[in-house]
Amino acid sequence: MGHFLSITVNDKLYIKDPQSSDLGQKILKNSIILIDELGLDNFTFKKLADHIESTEASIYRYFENKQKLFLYLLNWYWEWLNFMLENNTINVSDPRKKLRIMLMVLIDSAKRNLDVEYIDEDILHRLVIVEGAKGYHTKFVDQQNNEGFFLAYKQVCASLSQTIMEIKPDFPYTRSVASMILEMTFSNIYFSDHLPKLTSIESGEDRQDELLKMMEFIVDKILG
Amino acid sequence: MGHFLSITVNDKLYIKDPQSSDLGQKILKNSIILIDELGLDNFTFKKLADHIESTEASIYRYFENKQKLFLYLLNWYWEWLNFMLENNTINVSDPRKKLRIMLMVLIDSAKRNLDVEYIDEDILHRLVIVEGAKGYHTKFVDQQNNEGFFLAYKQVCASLSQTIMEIKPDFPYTRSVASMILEMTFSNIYFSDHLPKLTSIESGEDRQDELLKMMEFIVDKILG
Amino acid sequence: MGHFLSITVNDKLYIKDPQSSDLGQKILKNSIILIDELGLDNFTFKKLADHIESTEASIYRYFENKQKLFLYLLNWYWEWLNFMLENNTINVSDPRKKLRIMLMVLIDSAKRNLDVEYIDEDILHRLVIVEGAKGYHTKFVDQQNNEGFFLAYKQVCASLSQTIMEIKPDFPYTRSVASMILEMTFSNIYFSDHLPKLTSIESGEDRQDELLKMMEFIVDKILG
Amino acid sequence: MGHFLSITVNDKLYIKDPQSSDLGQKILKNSIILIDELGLDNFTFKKLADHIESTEASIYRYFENKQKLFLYLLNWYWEWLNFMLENNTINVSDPRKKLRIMLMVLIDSAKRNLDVEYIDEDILHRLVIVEGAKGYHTKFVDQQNNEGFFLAYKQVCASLSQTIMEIKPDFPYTRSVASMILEMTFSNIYFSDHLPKLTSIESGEDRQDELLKMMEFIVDKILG
DNA sequence: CATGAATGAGGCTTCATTCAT
DNA sequence: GATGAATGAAGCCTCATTCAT
Repeated sequence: MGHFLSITVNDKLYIKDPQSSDLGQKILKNSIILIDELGLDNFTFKKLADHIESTEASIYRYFENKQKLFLYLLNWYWEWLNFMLENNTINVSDPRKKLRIMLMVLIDSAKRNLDVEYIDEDILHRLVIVEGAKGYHTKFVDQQNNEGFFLAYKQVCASLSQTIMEIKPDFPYTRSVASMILEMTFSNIYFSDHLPKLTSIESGEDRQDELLKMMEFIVDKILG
Repeated sequence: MGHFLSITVNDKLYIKDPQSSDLGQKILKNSIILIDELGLDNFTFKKLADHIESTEASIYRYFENKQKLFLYLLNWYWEWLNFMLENNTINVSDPRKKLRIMLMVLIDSAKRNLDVEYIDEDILHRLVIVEGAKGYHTKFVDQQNNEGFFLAYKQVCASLSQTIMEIKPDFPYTRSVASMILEMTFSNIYFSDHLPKLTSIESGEDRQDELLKMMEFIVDKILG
Repeated sequence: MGHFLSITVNDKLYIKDPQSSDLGQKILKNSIILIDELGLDNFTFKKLADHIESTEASIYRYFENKQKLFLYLLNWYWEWLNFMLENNTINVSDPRKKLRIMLMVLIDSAKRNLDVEYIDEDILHRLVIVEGAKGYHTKFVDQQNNEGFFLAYKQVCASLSQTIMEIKPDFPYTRSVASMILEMTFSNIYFSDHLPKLTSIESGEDRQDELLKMMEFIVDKILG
Repeated sequence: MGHFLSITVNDKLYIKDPQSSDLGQKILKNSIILIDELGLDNFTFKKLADHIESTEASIYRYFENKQKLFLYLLNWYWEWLNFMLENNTINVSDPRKKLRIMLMVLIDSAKRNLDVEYIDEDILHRLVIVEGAKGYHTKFVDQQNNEGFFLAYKQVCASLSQTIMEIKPDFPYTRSVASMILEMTFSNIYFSDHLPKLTSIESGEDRQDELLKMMEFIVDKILG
C-alpha cells in the first residue's frame, strides 16, 4: 500500500525532481548515507559524485547546492513524518491517545509502514536528530522561510498543537509545547548517545520505551 | 567587583590564552561580532584577520582552528553563565525562588553585573542562541566531550538539576528537564525572531517577560 | 615506428592519465622544464599553473600532489629507458656487447629513436640525474614501494643484472653492481658539472665518451 | 681522549657556534633526531623549537635556515668521518690494509672512539645515508661549493683516492672510484632496508660483514 | 539527459623571518 | 643572549560552479 504513496517535496528545493529518475534516487539514497557518515560540514557534491560513480555536474542537474539538497532531505523527512502521524491516528478520536501515538511515531521511526526503496528512513531519522537543527539555524532562515522551506516542519508542530488543543482547549502555549516536544525528543536521543549527563534517558535496549514514558510524563504534567 | 573576576576556559581550547594579550582580546571581541554577522559557516580566520587588521598567522598563534575558537566562545559563555547563576542565587534559600532567578538569568543576559571589556555578552548571548547547538552537533562530539569541552555546559545543566531536586527530591527526570529548560528558552527566542509559527512567544518589547512567564508556567506544571 | 609506441606508467601515480589530453601533456612537458629550472623543492603546482596559464585546480585533476607528479616523471623516464635498453639490444646476442650498448644508452640519452612531442627526454634525463635520488629517499619509500612506484626502476636494474649474469653466471653481486652502474653513471655526470673533485671525468665535449670508457673499464675489471 | 677532540665545522655554516653553548648543543642533538624522524622535507625550525621547548627565534641565532643547519650536520659528519679515517689508519703502512680499514670505518659507524655527548653518531650516520645526497643535490650547489660547504666531503674522497693511488699509482680513475665507494656503501645499506631488489646485501645481523666483503671484492677487482 | 573537462576563488595552514624586550 | 610576539608570504588543497559535448 505504501508503495502507492509518494512524498511530495517543495519544488523550489530542487531543479529536477530526484524522485523521478534512477540517478536522482541514487543521489537521495547516498547523500543520506554520506551526510550521516561524514557530517554535513564535510559532505560535498564531489564526495557524493565519487561515491555514486557519477559527476558533480550531474548532481547539479538536480540540486542547486548542498544546502538545498540537505533541506530537501529534511523536508522529505518532515513530509514523511506528517504522513506517518496522520496515517497512524486516523480514526483515533481520543486526543490523549492520539498524542500518545504521535509521540511513539516521533520516537520510533522503525514502526513505519511506508517503504521507499531509495530512502533509508532509519538513517534519515538519525541524520535529522544529529544535523536537523542546522537546517534552520542559518543566516538565510528568513528568506528560506519565505520560500516555504519549513512548511513541512511547521505542519508537524501544527498537528501536535492541534492535538494539544483538543486535549485542553484553553492551554496557553500550544505552539511552544509542540516544538518543545519535537526538540526534546530528538535531543534526548542524541544526548543519550553522546552527552549522557544531559539526559535522564539511558542509551540501550529500552531507550525508546523509557523515552516514551518520560515524554508522556512531561506532557501529562504540562497538560495537567 | 566584577572586574576582578576572570572567566577561566578549558586550556585545551587555545594555544595561547587570548585573554592574556591585546591581540587575543581583539580576536575574542571581533570573532563574536563577525560570527554573529556572517554566521559560523561563512566566518573564516581570513575575514577575522582582515577585520582586525591582523593576519591569519597571528590568529593561529591563539587558536588551532575555527571550531576551537567557536568552542572557546561557547565555553566562555557557559562559564560566564555559571558565574551569573551562582552569583545571583547566593543566599537564596527557597529553591523555587532560586529556579525563578535562574530562568531570569537565562533569558535576560542584560541583567549582568560582570563587565569584560573585550566580550559583548549581548551579542555572545545571541550567538549562543543562534549557533550554539552547532558546538556539540559535530562528528567529533565524543572526542571533544572526552577532552572536557562541554563541562561548562554540563555544569549549567547540573545547577538546574540540583535546584529541581531541591524543589522536588523525588522527581524522576531532573537532567532531561534541565537541558530542556535551556534549549527551550533559547529556541523560543530564536523562533520568535525567525519562525513564529513554532512558538507561543511574540517577538517585541515584552518578549522576555512573556518568555519568563511561560517557562515558569511549564516548570511549575512539570514539578507539580 | 617509435611513434606508435606509448609509455605506460603505473596508474596509481595519477588521477587522470596526463598523456590522454592536451592539458595533461602540457603539464608533463612544463613540469619537466620547471623542475629542471627551479629544482624540485622550489617547484609548486601554483608556479606550474601560472607557467602554462592554467590553474592549480586543473593540475590537481591529474595529480594528487607534487610528489606523485615527480614520481610519474621518474617512472616515465624509467619506462622509457627500459624500452630504449630493450629496443637497442634486440638481436644482440653477445652479452658483453649488450652491456656496452646498455651503458651507451644510459649515458647518452640523445641516441633516442622514440619521440614524444610532450616530453623532452634530454631535460628529463638531466632532471633524473639531478633530482632522481629524491624520488626514493623519502619517509614513504616503503609504502610507495608497496604500491609499485619503483617497479620500472627495479626493472632497469634487473635488465642490467640479467646481462651481467649472462656474462658471468657465477658472479656473486649482480644486483649491487647493476644499481651501482646506474648510480655511478648519473653521479659522474652531475659531479663533472658541479663537484669536479669527486669525479675523474671532465665536463666538456668528450664527456660522454670518457664516461663510457670509464664505465666499461670499471665493469670489465669487476666482471674480470 | 676523544673528549679532548672537537670537530671544527666551516664557520660560514652557522651564525653562532652551536657547539659553544647548551642551547646550541641541544639544537644539534635534536635536529638530528627530528630530521631522522620526520625526514628533511617535513622538518622545520618550528617543530625543532617545540621539541626542545625553545623558540624559532632562538634557533635563528645559530643557523640562518634549515638548509644551513642540515649542511652543518653533514659537515660535522664528514669531519668526524675524516677524523675517524685518519685516526684508525695512523701507523698503517700497507695501503691495501689501510683501504680495508677505511671501508670498515665507512660501514660501521659503531666502531667509534670519539664520543660527543650532543651528537648521536649512529642516528647521524643513518641520516647521512638516507638524506645525505640532498645536501649537494640542490639548485645552489655551485654557490655552496664556492663557499666551501663540501670541502669535508671532498676530503673524505681525497683520502680514499690517496690510498687508491698508493695501492696502484697508475690507476686512471681514482676520484670516481673513491666517490663510488662512498655512495655505493651508503646506497647498499639503504637499499637493503627499503629496496632489496636493488642490492645483493641482505638486511639483518650480518649485513655489515657482508657489505664489507662485497666492497672489498669490488675494490679488489677494480684495482686488480 | 548525463557527463567529462576545466577553472576561479577561497579556505586552511605553515613557513620563514623580524622586531622588541 | 634568549625569548615572546607578530606577521607577510606562500604552500597545499578543495569547493562550488560552468561549459562544451
